[in-house]
Amino acid sequence: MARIKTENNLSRKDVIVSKAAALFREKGFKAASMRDLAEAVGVEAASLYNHIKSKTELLHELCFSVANRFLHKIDEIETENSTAINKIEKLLRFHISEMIQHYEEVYVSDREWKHLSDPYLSNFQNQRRIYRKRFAAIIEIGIRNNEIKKIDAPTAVLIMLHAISGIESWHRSTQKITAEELEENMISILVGGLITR
Amino acid sequence: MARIKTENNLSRKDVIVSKAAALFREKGFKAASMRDLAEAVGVEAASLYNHIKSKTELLHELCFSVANRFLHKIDEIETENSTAINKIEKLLRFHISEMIQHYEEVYVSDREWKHLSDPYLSNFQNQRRIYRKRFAAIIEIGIRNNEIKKIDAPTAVLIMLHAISGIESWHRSTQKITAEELEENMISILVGGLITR
DNA sequence: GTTTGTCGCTAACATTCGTTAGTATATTAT
DNA sequence: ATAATATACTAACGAATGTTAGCGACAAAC
Repeated sequence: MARIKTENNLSRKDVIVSKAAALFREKGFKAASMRDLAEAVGVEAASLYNHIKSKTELLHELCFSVANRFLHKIDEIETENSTAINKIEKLLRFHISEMIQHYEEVYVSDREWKHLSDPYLSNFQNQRRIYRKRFAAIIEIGIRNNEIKKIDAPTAVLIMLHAISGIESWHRSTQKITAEELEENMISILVGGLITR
Repeated sequence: MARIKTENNLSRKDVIVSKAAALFREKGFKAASMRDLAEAVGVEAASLYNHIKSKTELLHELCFSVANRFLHKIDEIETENSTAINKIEKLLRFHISEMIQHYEEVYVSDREWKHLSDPYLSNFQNQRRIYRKRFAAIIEIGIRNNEIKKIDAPTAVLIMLHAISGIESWHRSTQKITAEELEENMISILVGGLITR
């Protein structure tokens, strides 16, 4: 009888959620089966249900724990007293480091939320929409202050967020630059553009 | 008996492939069933197999037709006699307009290629890797010519390509700016950055 | 008008899926 | 040591999946 090994003070459920993140990232939520997950955990499929309610619950937990981290961060940044560019840079750096450190969860939250079911689905979509509006609002302040050039703020948000999700490719690549170099390069390009001046 | 309606000179298979693109985009490849597809086409599931070999074949066709369009374009651009920035801008504009006009296919090719099976899978991954290297090579020329600032070229490629895939959100949004405005905004931000000068 | 091939139908198949029931074993508390 | 709880197991379920076989209806070619 192969018990689930727990380290530190992680619960067995935590272990399952974490393995699920890796599996959902690799295969996609729909393609990853509970039997796959069980094998990764080292247990029979049915045994998982002593710790979780359903496959979808795993997705809930992943999506909302990620979403909450970003919401808290933007809360914090909004109240700061600094320039818009400064705030944006901070937000971007947070996104980048989250994507580097919690790759699997962030990636799954970003790409697999479609498979949530109501009421979680609408909830998640709402949070996402609101987050982007708040991000855009910061950009619009920057435009009014003449820190940022006159662009469509929602488009800028969309570019930034998706650009960062490209860190996926960095993770999978064999010849990686360091995480620090990656972060500096991304900020440099996203904030300053490609062109030499 | 409900025959598949064809317009212009599209084959019935073309109709199926096109509906499949829309469905795979909406639900994801794995979550979209052949019965779903049949309903969208207006026919019973089994009837689809008079026109196609398998569900996976649909994904092949979508992924490789998109990939080929991009490969042809970069062939064309590489031979041109112009600045690196100019070439990059042209490539980006092509990506943007492809994403706007052939949204469903491009999106599916971008997100669902994981579900290809060998030998198609390795083939696709190879093409993708080579394409990105060629894109990066153009950027590196720009850096050597001092048109482009000293950045990590593969990182720049990753940012550009993923940023463009964000057009997905534009498509789904209710209050859209025009396609032209979107294109100009994206080029302005990606090439020139956010900051006012 | 008859023939031929295209196309859609119903029925069914083998698998795989998420999940539950019931039972046995390991750990923890008394 | 005993009782109680947590956790894993085997077996099986109903539903959904991609796909095939076989038959009938239509369209096109003669």
